Amino acid sequence: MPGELDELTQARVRKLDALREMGVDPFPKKYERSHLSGELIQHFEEIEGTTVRVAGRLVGAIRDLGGSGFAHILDASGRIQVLFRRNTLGAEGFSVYRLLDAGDFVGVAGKAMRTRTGEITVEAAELTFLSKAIRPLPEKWHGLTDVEKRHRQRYLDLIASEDVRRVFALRSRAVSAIRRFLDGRGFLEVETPILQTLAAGAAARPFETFSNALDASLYLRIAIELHLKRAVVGGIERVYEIGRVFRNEGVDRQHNPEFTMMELYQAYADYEDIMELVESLVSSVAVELLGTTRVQWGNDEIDLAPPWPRRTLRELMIELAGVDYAAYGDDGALIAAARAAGLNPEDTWNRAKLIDELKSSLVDPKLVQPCFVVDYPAETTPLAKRKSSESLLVERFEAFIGGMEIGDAFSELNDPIEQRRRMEDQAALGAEGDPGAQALDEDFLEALEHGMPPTGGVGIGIDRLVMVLANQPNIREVILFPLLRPRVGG
RNA sequence: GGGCCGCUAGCUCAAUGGCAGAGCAGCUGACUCUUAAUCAGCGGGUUCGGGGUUCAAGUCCCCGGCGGCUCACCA
Repeated sequence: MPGELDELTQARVRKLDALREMGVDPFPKKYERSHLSGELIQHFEEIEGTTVRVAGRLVGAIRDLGGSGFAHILDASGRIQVLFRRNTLGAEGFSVYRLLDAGDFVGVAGKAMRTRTGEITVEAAELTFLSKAIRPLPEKWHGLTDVEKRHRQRYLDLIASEDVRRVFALRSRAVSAIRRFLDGRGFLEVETPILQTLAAGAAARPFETFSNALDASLYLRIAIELHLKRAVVGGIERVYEIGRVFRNEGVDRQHNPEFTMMELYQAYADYEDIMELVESLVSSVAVELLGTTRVQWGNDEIDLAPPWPRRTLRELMIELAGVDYAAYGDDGALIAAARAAGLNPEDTWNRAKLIDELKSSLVDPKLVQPCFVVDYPAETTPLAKRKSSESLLVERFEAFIGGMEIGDAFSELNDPIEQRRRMEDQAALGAEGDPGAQALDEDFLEALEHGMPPTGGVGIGIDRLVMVLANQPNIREVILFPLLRPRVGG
């Protein structure tokens, strides 16, 4: 609230002034601490009775008892109780204590002890004021429950909720573990352009922007794929990137317009090798972070231990959707079958769209345990290699966990002639108005024409993987600052 | 985009169409082992915005905003 300060803020600003009048700098530059609260608690037996220095934000209530008071401070490792006593602190220090509010940062030096109830506590012999919060913190025992506020002001959510702090720590450690896993297998991490003159490599609507210097329209990338394959053409045989991709599409529990993708490409490998890599990656990350491959997902327990079952798309469609798409030669018959299966297909939907719709509404949600869905019709996947020269199927798999697509992978198409033909087919569909058609990337085709080794590749949705590891069914709970509608009026 | 629900004090929530309230937080005072501290007292409101009905609207009606859930769309 710029301008007018509400009553609570005014009260805190008055305390700020009072500190300055006492000659206390309310915003000093640094504080040397000896322990994090977690270290102190973990090694308390050795530390007990010695003087320690801790620092953090005052959270929860300050239990003021007149000549003494208890409070908790929160630091990066957790909470610890501090005790302020007039006798120990002295009159001057105690008058600083009297100006504390929940939310302020303090440094406390004093003896590590246990209270009568056994709680590990630092009894302050010295109190250093470190920073003033002039706005109040979220209410202390309901915590922060307004979902919008939790997302818009995630810092409050982090202060108020240990669970939320744990989720984002888990996410960070998951990304590190993935990097270690891939580095250990000889992969090189690279960075490729996010601003592109053409958004290719997937079927999605891009965000558009503009370069003043180049006087050209640019797009934010919708996939990393085609640049990483250029790197493979250049001889980087094992390459990956972990980065943001942007899709100008719907927002729901499983979709945020910007999300984090890990894509990797491995020369001389096919999609079978990539399956082994993915199940090994995911299960070993789970073991490293959680100590187990078994994770809770809502009411289900998921076991990430390899091997994951390989099921063909066609058999799953027959089993779970009741539709054998291979039995319907023309699109009209398939539309009728989709309608019979309970969908509302439009007449304009082509075969790829129909299969995708059937799969995503009738098959995907049922794939709770890890599963590789393999062998897709070629028309759904323009960048994948055919199973054999005359096959209608391509070597592609999608990895599913918790009913969500976690990864998408192929034996990469490296025949430049066929790749051009398949991209031209897509371009034709695009010209007919199919918004799901992929763009023809002439520059990429030129790279392929210089020769790419046989290569397997995969893209893994990091956000969704973290959702599974953290048992969070909403993608916004694993993104620190998810995209929200802009606030009106500031 | 559709449906349902919600928006009241800093926070969490009340209020048959009839004086807008409680707990916590805040302020004043008491209290040197509390942890939802306790006890006594005090202040705090554009009831999301706009319009309408009514003697009277937080409450009913209309329009709008934002959010949640859900369906649809979308890799």
